[in-house]
Amino acid sequence: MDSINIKELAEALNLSTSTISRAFRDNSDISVATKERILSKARELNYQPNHYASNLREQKSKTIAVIVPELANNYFSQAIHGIERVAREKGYHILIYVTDDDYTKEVNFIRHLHNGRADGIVMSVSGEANDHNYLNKFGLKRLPLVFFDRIYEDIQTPRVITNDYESSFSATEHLIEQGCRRIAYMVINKSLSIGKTRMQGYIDALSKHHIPFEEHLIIDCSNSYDENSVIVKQALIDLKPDGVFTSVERLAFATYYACYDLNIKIPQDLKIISFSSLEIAPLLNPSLTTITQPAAEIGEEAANLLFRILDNRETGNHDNEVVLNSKIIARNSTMK
Amino acid sequence: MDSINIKELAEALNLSTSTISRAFRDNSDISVATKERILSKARELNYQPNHYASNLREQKSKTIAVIVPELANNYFSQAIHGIERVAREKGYHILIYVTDDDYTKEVNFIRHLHNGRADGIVMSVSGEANDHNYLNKFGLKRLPLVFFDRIYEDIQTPRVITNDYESSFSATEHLIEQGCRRIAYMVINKSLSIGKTRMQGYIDALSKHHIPFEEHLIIDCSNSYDENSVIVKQALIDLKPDGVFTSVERLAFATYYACYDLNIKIPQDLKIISFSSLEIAPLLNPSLTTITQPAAEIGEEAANLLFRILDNRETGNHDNEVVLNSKIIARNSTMK
DNA sequence: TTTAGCATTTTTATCGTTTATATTTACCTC
DNA sequence: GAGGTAAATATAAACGATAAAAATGCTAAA
Repeated sequence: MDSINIKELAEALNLSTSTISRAFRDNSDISVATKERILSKARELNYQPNHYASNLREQKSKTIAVIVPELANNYFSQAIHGIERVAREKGYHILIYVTDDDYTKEVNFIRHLHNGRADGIVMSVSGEANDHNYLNKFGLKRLPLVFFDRIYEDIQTPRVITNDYESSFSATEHLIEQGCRRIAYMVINKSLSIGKTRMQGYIDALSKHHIPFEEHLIIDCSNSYDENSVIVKQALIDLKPDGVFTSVERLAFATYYACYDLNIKIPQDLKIISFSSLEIAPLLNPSLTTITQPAAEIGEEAANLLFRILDNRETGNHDNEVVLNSKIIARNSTMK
Repeated sequence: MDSINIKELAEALNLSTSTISRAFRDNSDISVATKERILSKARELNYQPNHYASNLREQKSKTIAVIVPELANNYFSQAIHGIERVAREKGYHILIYVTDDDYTKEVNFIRHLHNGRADGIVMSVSGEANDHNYLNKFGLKRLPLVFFDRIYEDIQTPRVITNDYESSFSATEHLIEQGCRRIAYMVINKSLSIGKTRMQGYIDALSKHHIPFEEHLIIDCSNSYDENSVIVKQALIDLKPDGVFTSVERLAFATYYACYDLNIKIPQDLKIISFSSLEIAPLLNPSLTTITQPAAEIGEEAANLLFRILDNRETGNHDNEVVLNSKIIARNSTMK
C-alpha cells in the first residue's frame, strides 16, 4: 500500500489541495460534510501529510534534539525518558545525539542542528571543558537551548539542575557522622562545573567538621573503564582512605571492584557514598548509599522549560533556572 | 547570528543557487576555485543547507526511527547506543520512540512514520501480542523495517535476534547441574515470541534431564513493579522452587528483593539465573549469574541490516535473519 | 573566420504543503 | 430578478533546495 500525496487525494475527491489541507488543520473554514468526506477518504487511501513539506512551509519541525554525553547510563536514560514523555504529549518528535564526552561532536551536532531539523535543544554538556563560547555564536534565540544536569556556567540559557552543593555537603557530612576521617573525593573531570560544585560541598563539609582538606585526596579519574580501574586501585592503596565520596555512579562501581580485588571490606574498612540513579542500589554487595537525583523529573522539567520558550518565544529571561532536590538514601555501604 | 538560506548566500557571492548547491555535494561539476569560495563564504555567513528542503526535494530524510518498549533499561539503552554509532557513521539522524509496551502507541508511531519523517525503522516490538498484521498493511518496501530482539514471528522482515532457545536450554541445564530440581520460569508475557522461545528451551532442558515439567512453575508476571513484587513473593512462598530462571533482568531483581524479604538465602535456598545486560552483575549480593546478550552489537547489526536495505533497496530477501550468541556467565547466585 | 567541443554556470521545473487572495456558490432582500 | 453578503472552495505563490536542461564563455581545430 503506497502512500499518496495531497494532490492525488485532491483529485480522488475532486477538490483542491487547499481544501484538503484545511481538513487537516481545524481552524480554517470548511464545511463539516466536506471535512468528513476528506478525512474518511484520507484514511481509506492511507494519506499522511508529508512532514518535510509541512515543515518547510511552516518553518518549524515539531522536533526537539536531545544531546547527552552517554546513553548506556541509568541517569541519562531515565532523563531522556522524562523528556520523551513530555515531548510526546506535545506531539513533538525526539532526535538523539550522543557525544561520548567528545567536545568536537558536541559542537558539530549543535552546528548542524541549525539547519532547521529541530526547534529546540535539550542538552547535558560533554565532559571536555573547552571554549564553549561557540554556543553564543549560534543564535540561541533561533534555536532555544536548555541545559540539564551538566551545564556550562558561562552560557546564559535556561537550565535544570539539582542542589549539588548541598547534596555533596550532606553526603560528606554523612560519611563524617559514620566515623570517616580520611575521605577521598573521586571525580571524572574536576574542572567541569558539576565536578567543581560537588567538590566544593565536600571541601566545606570537611572544613565545618575541622577535618583538614588534603589536595591529594581528590582523585581525578578518566572516562575509560580500564584506566579508572588502575587509578582507583592505586589510590586506595596509596591513600588508605576510610571513606569515599564519588561524584558519579561509575566511580562507585570502580571502587567496589577495587575493594573486592584488594580485599578491603565495605563498610568496615571503607565507606562509600555516591551520586547514583541506580534503581537496584539496594541489591549491591553491600547495598550502596546513594545521593539519588530525580532523573526522570529533571528530564521532564527540562522539556517543560524548552516548551515554555517554544510556545511563548519568551526570549527574555535567559537565566531561568530550575533546581530540583536530590535525596540521600543511607544503605549498608556507609554503615557504622 | 542568523542562519541564511541558499538564495542569500548566492546573492552574496553573485552566483546562482544551483552552483551553491553543487559546492555542497561533491559529484557535480564545479570549478575548484568557485567551490572553495563558496564553502569559505558559507562558513563565514554560517550557512547550513535546510534539511527539510533537501529532504523534500530528494525524497529521503537521512533519518532512521528507533522504536523500543522502554528506555530506562540496560539492554535497550546499550542497543540504542549501538544503533546510534552505526547511524552516525553513515551520517544519519535518529528519532526515538518509546511504546511503554503499549500496542496502540506502536501502531500510531509506525503509521505516522509513513509521512516521510524517516527512511527506515529499527524496532523491538511491544509486549502486547495483538493483531500485528497492520505492519503488512503499511508498505514495508516504502519504509523498511528491521526487528531486533523482540519480534513478531508472523511478520516477514529482516531481524536480529539472539540464540534464545539454546541459551535458555543451557541456562536451565546450568541450574540442574548446580543441583536444582524444582525450577521456576518467570516471564513477562509468555505469549510473546521471545517469552515462548525461552520457555521452550527451559521445557526441553527439563525433559532432557527427566525432570517433569509443571505448568504452575511458569510464573507469568506483569509490567508493573508493584504487581510483580506481589506475584513473585507469592510464587516463592507457594511453590518453594529451588531454582529460578527469569526471562528478563527485571524479574531477577524482583526475585532478589523477594528473597531478602522472605529471608530466602541465595544461592543456598534458591539459585537464580537471568537474561541480563547489567554490567555490574558481579556487584550484586550475591553476584548474579547471567545470560548476557551482546546488546550493543545487536543494535549495530540491526542498523547495518537496515542500511544494507536502504543502500541497495534489496527488497527481495525479507527473511534475512542474523543470530548472535548470548553468553552464560556463572556467578554466585547459582553456586552449589 | 567559423564552429565544434568543453567546462562551467544559470535557468527552470519540481518536491508536497500552506496560506493569502481570488473565485464560485448559495442564499437573502427588496 | 438584480444585487449583496457570507460561506465554501479554488488558484497561485511561496518555503529552500536539487537536477535536468539551457546558456555562456572559452579554446582549438577546420
